[in-house]
Amino acid sequence: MGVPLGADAPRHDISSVDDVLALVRESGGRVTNSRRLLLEAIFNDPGHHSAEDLAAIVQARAPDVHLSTIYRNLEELERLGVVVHSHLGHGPATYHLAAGAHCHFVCEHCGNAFKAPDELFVGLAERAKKQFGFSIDPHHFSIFGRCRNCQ
Amino acid sequence: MGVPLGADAPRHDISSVDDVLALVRESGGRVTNSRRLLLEAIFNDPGHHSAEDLAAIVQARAPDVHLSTIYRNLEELERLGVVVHSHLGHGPATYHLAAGAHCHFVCEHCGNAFKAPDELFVGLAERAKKQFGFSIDPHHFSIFGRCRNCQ
DNA sequence: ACGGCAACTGCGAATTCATTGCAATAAGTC
DNA sequence: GACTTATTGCAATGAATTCGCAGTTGCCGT
Repeated sequence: MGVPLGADAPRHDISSVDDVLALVRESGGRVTNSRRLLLEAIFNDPGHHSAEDLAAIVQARAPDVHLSTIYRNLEELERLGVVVHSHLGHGPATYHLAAGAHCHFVCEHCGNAFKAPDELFVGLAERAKKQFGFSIDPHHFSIFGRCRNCQ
Repeated sequence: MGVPLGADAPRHDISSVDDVLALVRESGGRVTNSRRLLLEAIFNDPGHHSAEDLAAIVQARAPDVHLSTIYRNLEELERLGVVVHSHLGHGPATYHLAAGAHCHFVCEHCGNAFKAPDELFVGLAERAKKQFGFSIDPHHFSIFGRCRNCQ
């Protein structure tokens, strides 16, 4: 349903590495090896990855790619609306495809993150909007609490 | 109303610096100058304060109090259930009295934080509990989004 | 193919927020 | 006043991320 994503919606389909590289080029960027490898890592496993995780995956194939390059590429991909990051508690931020964005419950005791369906937030979103003019971004934040096992 | 606080409920009234110092002593702690000054800072302005802000306030009266002492005292006060901290976005954590705990909306554009009444979250809390066995802690996290002025 | 401009990269150093080890100090108890 | 030990100051450490800069490389025009 019309849940707006955090970034502005991309003007093209983004469902493969090459789609994204085309978008990169269109926006004045260049297709580099580290950029392609990073995208392959993200598309191969569309889960949560910290920048450091992604660096490790990329470095398996191109050991010289520096962590700061990963950060800079992630930053640009985020500008393009291809990936988003979210903060799952105290650890590093995690990155994933904007298309697969979802909300999270994070247990403050064991640190586990659980996917939370967007429907849970529509009531909150409507009331926040109506009462405060505030549009929540349900994907960027995570909800702290205690999971079933850690009560 | 019976909104449970993040930490376990204190066994005594906590409505003044001296109440807290009594509690500190009761739990085996000692009443020190830096601890009293920190508490006075928190009670004097029960809003959001970063550890660094609090350090500055305390240091106005006792310049030798070190930032790490502030952190350690805040940690203990949190153990005692007197203060809580919350993460309002990318900056430092903010501390405030547990008694005045509330939820926050944080604008991802201008960075402003807005108080969000607890009632907004009861529906979400109930469904999270029922469907996932997850008890949200509505005070520790903040909700990102866009405020009225930054849409 | 080739040259050139600017985007990109590697690298290390800097930043920010927070924690920790340790020796010196001081609170509370007797 | 002496003693025990919680607390403190300080500097070092740590984690996550950003930045400056010089060297590299993608891509465009020819």
